[in-house]
Amino acid sequence: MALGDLEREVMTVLWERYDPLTVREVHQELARERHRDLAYTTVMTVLDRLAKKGVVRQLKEGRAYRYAPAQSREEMTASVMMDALSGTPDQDAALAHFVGQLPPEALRAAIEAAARQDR
Amino acid sequence: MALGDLEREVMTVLWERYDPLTVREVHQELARERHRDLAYTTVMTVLDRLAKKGVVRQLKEGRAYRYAPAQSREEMTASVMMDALSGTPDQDAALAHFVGQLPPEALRAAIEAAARQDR
DNA sequence: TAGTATCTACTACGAGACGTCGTAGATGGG
DNA sequence: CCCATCTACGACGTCTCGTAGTAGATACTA
Repeated sequence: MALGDLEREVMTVLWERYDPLTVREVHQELARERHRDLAYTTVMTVLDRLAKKGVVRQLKEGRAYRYAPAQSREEMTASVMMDALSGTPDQDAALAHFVGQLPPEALRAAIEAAARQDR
Repeated sequence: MALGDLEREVMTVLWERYDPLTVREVHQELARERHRDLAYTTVMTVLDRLAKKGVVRQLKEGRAYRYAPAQSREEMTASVMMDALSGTPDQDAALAHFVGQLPPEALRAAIEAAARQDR
């Protein structure tokens, strides 16, 4: 369920603006802030495909929809990492490799943050 | 640079057999051990594409090639996880999410293994 | 040496994903 | 009743991937 370039860009808009957006709003944001001059329907198609993939949710608002990410960007990133890890037989070794590449500081901070979360 | 299903299966063969293999050997392994009855040239095409992606290396041996993974399975998995992490703006939060989902035991073991590695 | 087997290189084709957009039909506001 | 706005659906080109065939080089063998 990988995302394409445009799909990722649309997700970025949704994540950054945080509030659920209409197609029109996404369309304008892409044009104004990102110099992506797309047809209105192009944005709609992308949003629609993202919804079919379960990556965004459609919130009905009168005649129209608002679109909201199904997960936060951090959650989605963590999921992708998890999937990669799960797909390998020797997960311990893979995790060790990963951890070894990480700046130790970052790792410590993450562990602490995760612990705080649990409480 | 994501791998398709067949590509992944071929990589699995290369990783499991460890030694660099010829097209013929991969072809036979797929047939015998995995019930994948493919044409010889299909296997060759896949190996060739993997080489073009830089995922395997071609070692010339007389008239033919032997194919070897460019990275261990664990390294590749770690790379994919790293790429996912790098692609997000708030990496600390993403890492915290990831770490939080992990069995604490697995994490401790990985940290230890990574530390051992460094020496 | 001529024929057969074996390799690689190149081409091809269908399916599915994705970027891109148009048309049609419903619906709400003036 | 008409215009603006939405969604639904279809379409088309490109790229990737699974799958495989043919051609040309090379090596082995009778």
